[in-house]
Amino acid sequence: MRWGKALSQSFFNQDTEDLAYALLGTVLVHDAPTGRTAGRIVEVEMYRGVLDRAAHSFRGTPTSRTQVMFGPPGHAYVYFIYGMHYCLNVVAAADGVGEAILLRALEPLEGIELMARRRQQTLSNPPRISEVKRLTNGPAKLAQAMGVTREQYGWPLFHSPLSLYQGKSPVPRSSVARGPRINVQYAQEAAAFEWRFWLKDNAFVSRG
DNA sequence: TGATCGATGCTCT
DNA sequence: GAGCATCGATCAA
Repeated sequence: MRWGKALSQSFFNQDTEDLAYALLGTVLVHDAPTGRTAGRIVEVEMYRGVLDRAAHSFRGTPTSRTQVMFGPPGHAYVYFIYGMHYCLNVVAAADGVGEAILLRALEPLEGIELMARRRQQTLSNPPRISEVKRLTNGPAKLAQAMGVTREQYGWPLFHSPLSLYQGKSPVPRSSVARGPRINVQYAQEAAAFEWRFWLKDNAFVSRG
């Protein structure tokens, strides 16, 4: 199955908030040895640099963990959290600027059985919507379902096997909702920034 | 349906 | 040594 044109490197070279909107509705595809999985992005959060206390790049200088976040846009920033989970970000902003967009939820499109296997879930036949949404309605869930781990750290998302496609039709801003990011209460003033974006009334978001 | 809590180990101070 | 861009189980209602 095809999900529109592959996004080119130049697609990622735009303002981080514009990129956050633009990523909604695009399709993440991973061609792994075990098979293809694909999902439409329905929820994201953006993390900016020195003005954003919630960002891993807040200190302004790269570390071994965050170096790819300070690199050129369009690459995968994968980090390990809470001792057991991976999360996948799309690096944003120009080379040298540490910004990124966290993928928080997908609508599974292809490889749903493989996603369920990776998530150690069983599906009814046919699968129920509640079973499908719980495969990818959270940042660590979607990383696990898509087979994303530390191995994909730094991967350019404009090349297979892990890449982004345009999707069927662009998402108008009128169908996007925004609000504060999840689980960044520690971030003082940045906790209130409305930097989470999701598709209104979409069943696959982590929180409506 | 929502609140609470434990698991688990890396990252940075 | 402290804290974390989470998840799933459990319990209350």
